[in-house]
Amino acid sequence: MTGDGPGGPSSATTTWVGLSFSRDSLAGDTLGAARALLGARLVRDPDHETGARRVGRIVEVEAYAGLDDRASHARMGPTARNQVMFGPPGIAYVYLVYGMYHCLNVVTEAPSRPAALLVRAVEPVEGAELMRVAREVLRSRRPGPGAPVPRSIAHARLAAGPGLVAAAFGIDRRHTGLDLCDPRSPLRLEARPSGEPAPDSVTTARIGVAYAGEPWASVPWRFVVPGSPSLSRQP
DNA sequence: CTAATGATGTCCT
DNA sequence: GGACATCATTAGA
Repeated sequence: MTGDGPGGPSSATTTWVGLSFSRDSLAGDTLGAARALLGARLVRDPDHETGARRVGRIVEVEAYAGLDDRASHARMGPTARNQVMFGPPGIAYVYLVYGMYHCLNVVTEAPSRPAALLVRAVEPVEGAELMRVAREVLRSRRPGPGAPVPRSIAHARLAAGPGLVAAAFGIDRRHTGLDLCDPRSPLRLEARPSGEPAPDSVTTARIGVAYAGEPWASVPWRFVVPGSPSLSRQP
């Protein structure tokens, strides 16, 4: 609670401008929203009073848009799992994949069309030590026959993949439904700092969706910041 | 370096 | 029961 200056925070109007991420940039076309999301920040507040804030710069996303997208979880219509994809933009959709990893999505477009952006990689900006701790915990759950020296994870690789983003930021399905555009959410998006130029973007086919068949397996709906050391794979 | 494979829980058929 | 928007490790060139 305490820790504020001697003046005390009782005076109202605390103008803490948290550079909230505009919901409007997510409300329209998902491919446009993908470019807008590159360079934005993913922010996780400390769980307790102690502990660091975790911040990452988004450098890789994938679009899943429409009922006809055979790679999208929404392809079967609304279900208990994908429900929020059929809701308003800016909401978090987190699912469990392969039984052990979570994936964070940002819902896009109007509720009339199910769509979302999968956050596939971020560059650590703040709180890298906490990310590292979270990663090591996950790693220690794996059976290691003779893991002699668990080499430490390179800084840029702490959240270089969708499952790793969730692990590094402590994200799981309980975060589904959270408003990522609300500056008061403990997990949220923030706009790219003013003065930082918008990053370039390059598109490729999405990863891990061969099962969807053509054209869905090949549409260039993966967006990456070229040259980032934190990409899940090079373009 | 690339390729193959197991771990693991939930969702949907 | 099959498949899965993944990752770390092992085996092989």
